[in-house]
Amino acid sequence: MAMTVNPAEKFRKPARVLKTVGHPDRLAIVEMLEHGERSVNEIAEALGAKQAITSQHLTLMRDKGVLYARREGTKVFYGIENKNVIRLLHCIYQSCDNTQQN
Amino acid sequence: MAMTVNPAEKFRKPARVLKTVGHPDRLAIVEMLEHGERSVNEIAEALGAKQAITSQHLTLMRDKGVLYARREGTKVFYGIENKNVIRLLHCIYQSCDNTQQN
DNA sequence: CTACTATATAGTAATATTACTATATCTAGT
DNA sequence: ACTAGATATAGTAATATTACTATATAGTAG
Repeated sequence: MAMTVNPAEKFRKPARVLKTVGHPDRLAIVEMLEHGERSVNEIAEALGAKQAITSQHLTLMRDKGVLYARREGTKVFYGIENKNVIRLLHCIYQSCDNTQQN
Repeated sequence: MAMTVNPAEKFRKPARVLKTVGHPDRLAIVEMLEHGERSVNEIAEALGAKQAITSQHLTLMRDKGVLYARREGTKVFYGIENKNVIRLLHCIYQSCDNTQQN
């Protein structure tokens, strides 16, 4: 197997995941889904955001492998596909609690 | 003290940190500095990147509170200010190792 | 002051992200 | 087929990010 990997290659995927959740709404969504699935409308309402934007965020995170989607009748429920982002979430909270910069 | 906090407010700072390190070069820099300071030139060389871009990344991360800078003569050494991003780094590595999506 | 090394910044073009409106698609029920 | 509810997508304008070149600034040595 070809092990000739560009050094930068190593950081591409991790960076993409970080960037994906590096948005206030998307971070809020991840936290919201930490303990279970929610429908698009539920998420949008909890977020206080418009349906279209919410759907865009969800689609993006699904494309990046952070979330999964499951259709149930007319509703679509989203959940966390990459469970490790939850650990990430807690890391970043500590990371921020311990600092005073904004 | 005013505890009337916009729900979205909670996610602004964490999201900003994630976004800040959500770039391959910047992630590489964080890893590089995990075990000690480096000068701008050292970092640029190790990265295989141009000096100007490297400096821009470093300045950005310093502004966001991720790194600190320390001048020593003509050189400037950068180090990790927010030690928690190291934990973040390891979280995200596991996060990626355990998934197959790109 | 001059020259040199190291770093930072200005200016800029290409591209990406964001937030929005309007509209399309999908599903279930009548 | 028609309607309504739920979700997705197209199109778009404003803004942000990225990567680049050229130049400026800071520090040191002579």
